[in-house]
Amino acid sequence: MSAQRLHSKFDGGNDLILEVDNQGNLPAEFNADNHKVNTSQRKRSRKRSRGKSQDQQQNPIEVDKKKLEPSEIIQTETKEISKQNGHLKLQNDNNNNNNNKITYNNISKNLRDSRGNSNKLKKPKNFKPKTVDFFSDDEDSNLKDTKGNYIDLKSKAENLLKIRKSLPVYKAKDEIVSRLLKNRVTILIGETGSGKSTQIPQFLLPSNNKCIAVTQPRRVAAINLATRVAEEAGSYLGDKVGYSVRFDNKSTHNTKLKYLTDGMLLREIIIQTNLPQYSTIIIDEAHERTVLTDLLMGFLKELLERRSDLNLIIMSATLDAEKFSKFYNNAEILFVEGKNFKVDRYYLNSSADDIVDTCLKSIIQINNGEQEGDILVFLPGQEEIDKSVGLLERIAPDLPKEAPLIVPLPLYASLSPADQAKVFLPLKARRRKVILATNIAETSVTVPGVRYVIDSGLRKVKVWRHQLGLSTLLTAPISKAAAMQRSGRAGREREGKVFRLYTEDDYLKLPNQTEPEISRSNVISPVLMLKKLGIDDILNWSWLEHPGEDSLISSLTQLYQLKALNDSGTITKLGDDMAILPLEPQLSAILIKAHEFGCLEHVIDIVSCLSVDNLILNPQSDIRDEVNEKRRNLCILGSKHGDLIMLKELFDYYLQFNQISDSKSERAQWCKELALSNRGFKNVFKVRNQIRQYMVTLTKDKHLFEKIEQSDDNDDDDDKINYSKPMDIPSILKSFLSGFISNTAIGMPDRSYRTTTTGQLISVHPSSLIFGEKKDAIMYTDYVYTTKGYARNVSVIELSWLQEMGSHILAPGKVNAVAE
DNA sequence: GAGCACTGC
Repeated sequence: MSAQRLHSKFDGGNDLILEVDNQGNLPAEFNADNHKVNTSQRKRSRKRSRGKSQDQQQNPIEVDKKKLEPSEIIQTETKEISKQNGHLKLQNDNNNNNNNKITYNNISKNLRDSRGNSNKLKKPKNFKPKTVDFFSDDEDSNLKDTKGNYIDLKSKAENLLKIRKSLPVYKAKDEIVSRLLKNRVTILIGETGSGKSTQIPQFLLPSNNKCIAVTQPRRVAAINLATRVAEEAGSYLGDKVGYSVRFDNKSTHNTKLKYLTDGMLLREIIIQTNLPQYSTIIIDEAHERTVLTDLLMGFLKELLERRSDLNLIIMSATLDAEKFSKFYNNAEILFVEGKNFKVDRYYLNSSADDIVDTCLKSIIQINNGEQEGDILVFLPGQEEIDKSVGLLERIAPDLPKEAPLIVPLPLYASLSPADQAKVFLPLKARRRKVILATNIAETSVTVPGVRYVIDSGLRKVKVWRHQLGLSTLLTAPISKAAAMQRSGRAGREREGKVFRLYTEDDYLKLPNQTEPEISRSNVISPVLMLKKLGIDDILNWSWLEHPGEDSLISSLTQLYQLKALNDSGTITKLGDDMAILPLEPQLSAILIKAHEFGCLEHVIDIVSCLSVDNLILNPQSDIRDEVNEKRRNLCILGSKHGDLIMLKELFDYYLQFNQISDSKSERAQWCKELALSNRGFKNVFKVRNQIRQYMVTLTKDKHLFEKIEQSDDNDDDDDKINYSKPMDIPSILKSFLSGFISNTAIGMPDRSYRTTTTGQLISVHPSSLIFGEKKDAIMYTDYVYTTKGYARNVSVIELSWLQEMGSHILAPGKVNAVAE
């Protein structure tokens, strides 16, 4: 039998449900039974069958629906689906043979507390909930806005007050406020649903004479919170309550409560170090420990010493309060209960050796045995999700009709917005959504209707190796806190269940908290910012989490090589300018050099493309060659000079569509054919406009560009191609060398490449336009290690440019020595 | 001869 068994590695495990062919597909005949197979599937199926014996060509499985009796499938255990006489059969397995099934231990009886069984924080003494009438406190002119619709806003706010009063945090309003006012720094632990992010800032409004800032790690969160709180407070959005995120500012000097991203507050620190406009700063979601939140906490610790009138509140959802408290000289910790429903937890009896297989079984088991309610599945990445979705789509029509029909939906960031939105659409009766998501569903996207969570216990994590100057993407176990967060997604609307695809022992071995991002990231940007703010002793700065000496020294070295720091480690004029630009230091350095070389307008376009994620998409493998060929044919210059120039050509083509009216659908079609993101290009325009404005400021040259487009959100961009000069490709690429001088490699006689810095072997990634061509030297923007070291986004350079641009780094003669 | 989680200015 040539067909292999369904197993994510397709290596023939023992615990199998369905058989698949060598490609990992279920046989076409499986779907043909439901008239759902399409011609291409049939063709592929025939193609694969060639060369096999008559016996082998027989359908390895046929679904015999008569065998799928309800009595067999409603049990909670997944049935072993075995092959007998070429038929698929679900076996009812009520005995204790655990070899081929998943068994969960319900430990919820012992661990019903949704806060977890360890590290449980005690509530402070004297913590007695109280109810306070909101308007008795706040009934003053604060509620009036400039536009005069006082009554409408007020009645809306009054209606919302009923809901607000049901929030746990509201019941303790007086107690909380008095403590927050008494302390300079307070750590406030509030579970999801406590209402801390919306209510606490409002409680503090009457007692603050200046503005209150509330930071969020994500833009959508800042916007949504501000919108909600503006309604509750009876304010127009952007008046008393507003927000500020990149490309979107709805706040004025009158704003008393401002929600902003933590990146935005860091920008404000660069402009005005002491943040004089704020009297209270609230850092929300501190437990996420993003690089920017961590940096903020360090800055604010120092700022508190200079600003005696400043109050700071650190809000966190999990119980890592001790760390924050110690950092701020044993600041008081307050605890506010959440409003989550109970979530029963189930674990595997033995570890899963194949996560996709175990996951599919669990989905089928829940679908067969549990009441209505959608299923949210956490998987590490796109690969596992796409595989699972594909298999579920094929299996779903043939599952027992007594259970709801499974509707699998993928959810990850690189999906188009339209595809992402599908998870929110309601389904017909007798259907069950199965959302297969990455970490995006842990915090960024909340899907309603979820009652069951399946947690693979895995995530993808990007790790920066400063010794090698490259980053790798690894699949790694999550932390207990993350497991808790994931399971909480099942209890947002009513009681739910979480099925953890690992054992309880495995769970207990997990780290309590997720490792802070800063300890595994390239800290070149943070270090430049510290230097910009005049902090000389980087190693002994008030790091909430010290990134490590090696990592800091590596960053200082990179900045020195970019000429942002001089020999004594002091920031240069160039470094000063680089810190102001909203870009990675390398890209900032490139822009400044491009201005010097007179090719700024073109380089800005390329840099804008580089700073937008998911602009150039990875085509599906079956059309990959076709798409590459199209790109190559379209981008004549890119084929010769490499991928940076390709970006510029693509951008210019995209720009042309904007000059033709009614070309939107054409443009979308063009993007589709070349596997480019239409939405991504719109973001490129926003970034491009912003960078142009920054460059005008930095160069103090108002006429730097003939026309700077005002950023607006409508789709009718009327950008024109009106560059002052034609492209000078050597100048453009030399500008890029000023930022990526360390990312260069020399072509060897045997067609391989070796890096100029360490002499390591490096391969051009096959997605590059210059893949397979022999060149003297290359420059790349990314270096990723997967199956081997790959240079991605590769450009062709000349050896002489290396000497010209890199003489301060590359030792004289070194380049030639490597080349020989 | 190929896989990339999530954010931010």
